[in-house]
Amino acid sequence: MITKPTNTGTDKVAYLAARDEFIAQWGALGSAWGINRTMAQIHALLMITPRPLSTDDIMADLQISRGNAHTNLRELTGWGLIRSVIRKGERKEYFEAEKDVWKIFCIVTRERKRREIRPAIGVLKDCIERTETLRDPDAAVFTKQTRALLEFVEMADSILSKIARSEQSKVVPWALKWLK
Amino acid sequence: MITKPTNTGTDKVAYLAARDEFIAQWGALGSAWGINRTMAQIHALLMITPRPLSTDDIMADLQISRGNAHTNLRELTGWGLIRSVIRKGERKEYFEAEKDVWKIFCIVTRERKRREIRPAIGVLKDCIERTETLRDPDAAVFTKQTRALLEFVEMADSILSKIARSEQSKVVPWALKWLK
DNA sequence: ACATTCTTTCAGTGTTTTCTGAAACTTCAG
DNA sequence: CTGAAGTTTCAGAAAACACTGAAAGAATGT
Repeated sequence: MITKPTNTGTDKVAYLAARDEFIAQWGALGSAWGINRTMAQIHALLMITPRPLSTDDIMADLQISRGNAHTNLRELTGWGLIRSVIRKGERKEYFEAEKDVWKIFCIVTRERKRREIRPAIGVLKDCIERTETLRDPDAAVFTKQTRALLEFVEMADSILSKIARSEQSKVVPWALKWLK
Repeated sequence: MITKPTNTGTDKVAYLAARDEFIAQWGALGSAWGINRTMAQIHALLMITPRPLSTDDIMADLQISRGNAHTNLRELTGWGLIRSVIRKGERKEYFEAEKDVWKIFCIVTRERKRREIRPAIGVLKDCIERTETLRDPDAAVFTKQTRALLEFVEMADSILSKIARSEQSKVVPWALKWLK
C-alpha cells in the first residue's frame, strides 16, 4: 500500500525541487560571472537556509567532498559573504550567510573593486606612463585609448564606491524616483 | 657591431611592450569576469589598433590558430563589439572595434542583461511562483528571500537599462556632479 | 597523555573549457 | 568549369580549473 502523502509532505517536495533549481541556477550564473560554481551554490544554499549549517550539512546537501566544501567556505568567508558561527558546547563550526540583498551587493561591489578594478586602473596608468612621451603614431593612439579607458573605469569606480557606501534606504527611493 | 637603435626604433619597442602588457592584462581581466581570455585579448588588440586587422594579422599578433581567431572574432561580432570591414578589391575580411568607451559599456551592459540578468529573473520568478502558496516554514523563508533578490535584480536591471539608453554627454556631467 | 572530534592541506584525478589544425566549404575571377 | 583565396567547422589535443579523499594538524575534554 502506498502511503498517501500529507500536505506538508507534498509541500516539502515542491519546496525542495524549487530550492534545488535555485541553487543549480545560481551556480550557473556564478560561472558566467567568473565565480566558481560550487562557491556560488554554497552561497545560494546558505542564503536561503534560515539556520546556520555545518560543513557536513553542506557536503550532504550539495553532494560534495569535504575538501571542496572547506575551500569554498573559506573563500566565501574571505569575500565576507558568510561568517562562521560557534555554538557553545559544540566544537563544530557552522556557517550563515549575509541575507540582506543590499549588503550582499555592497560586499560584492567592494570586493570586485579591490580585486579587479583597482589592479586594472594600475595597469592602465602604467601603460599610459610608459607610452605618453613616445613619438610613434601608433603609440599615440594607444595612449589616447588607454586614457579614455582609465577615465571611464575611474569614474565607474567612484560611482560604485559612492553607491556601496550609501544606505539602501537612501538609494532605493532615489532610484525609484529617477526611473520614472 | 651592434647597431645603435634609432629613436623611433626604441619608441616602437617601448610601445609594443606596453601594448602587450595591456593585451595580456585585459585578457586576464576578461577571464575574471567570465569572458574567454582570447576573446578579450582580440578585443583589446582591435581597440588600440587604429586600422582594421585581418584574421591573419590577429593570428600572427596573438600567436593563435586560425580556428581560435575565427571563433572569437565571430563571438565578438555577436556581442556587437567589433564589425567586419570589406575593402573594395580585396576578398579578405578585416575587423575593427568600437572604440568609444561609453558605447562599449552600453553594448556590454545590454548583452549581459540579455544573456544573464533576464534568465536570472525568469528563474527567480519561477521559484517564487512554485513556492509562494506552500505551508512549509522553510519554503516561506525561501520565497521571501527569492522575492528580495528578484526585487533587487529587477531594479538593477531597470537602472542599467536607463543608463545604457542615455547619452554619455548626459550621464557623465550628472555623475561628476553627483560625486562631489 | 591520550582519545576524540573537527579542520586543513594537497597530490592525484576528473571535468570543463579552450585551442589547434586540417578538411570541407564558399566565393569569385578568369 | 577550375583554381586560388578566403572562411567555416569540428574532432581530437591541450590547458585550465575544480574536486576528491586521505593523511596530517589543531583543539578540546577526560
